[in-house]
Amino acid sequence: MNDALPREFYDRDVVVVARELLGKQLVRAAREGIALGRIVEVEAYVAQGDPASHAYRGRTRRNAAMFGPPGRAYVYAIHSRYCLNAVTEPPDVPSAVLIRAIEPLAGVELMARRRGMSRPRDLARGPARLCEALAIDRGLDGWDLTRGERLWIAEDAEGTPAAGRIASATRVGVSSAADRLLRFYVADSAFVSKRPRVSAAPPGQ
DNA sequence: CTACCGATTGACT
DNA sequence: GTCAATCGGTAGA
Repeated sequence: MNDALPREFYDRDVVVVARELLGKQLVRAAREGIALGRIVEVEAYVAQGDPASHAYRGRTRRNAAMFGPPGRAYVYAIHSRYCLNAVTEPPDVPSAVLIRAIEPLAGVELMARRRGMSRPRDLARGPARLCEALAIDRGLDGWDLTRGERLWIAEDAEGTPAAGRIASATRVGVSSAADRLLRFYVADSAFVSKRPRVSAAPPGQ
């Protein structure tokens, strides 16, 4: 059950992988112990025609992992914090899934210590919070997530959420391609980082 | 080399 | 809701 997902899982269309990553376990094994949580929010960054992607302007030192094989981690820094992606699709097709939030399942005390706070809901709600809680930094950039060591993704006993529980929305913090619905999250999870603006939905929704 | 700017977060009105 | 800290990446002089 805690086996790492195989390379073939990641070697598919990035949107398909993004949706199927919901409900999976993100597992981090470090010297201090194991910490893991259920993925509840992701964003897809596509290889072609996506100006919001770090790979849009071609390969650089930072985004090199996105151009590598599927199933590797792409870890980048922003505002002095780190964010984790899972690389998808074949080499030289630079697509990736940003892991935006997890629901802590085990190693909660360890996560709390790393975060310097303990409210479970806020431990890993957000891409950089999640990395802090799991001690993920650029040292794990390019790490092979299929090895089942240090950092990997595994099936969870609850399985993939039913399609009706999965919502899509615009990606957070991107100014280009802002209209595309490439964020996916478990609609009824309290551990999702951001909700879409309230729309003019009729009462009772 | 300098200048600009985020795939963010936490503090504050 | 608004706002700025903060620093690595990137582009350009």
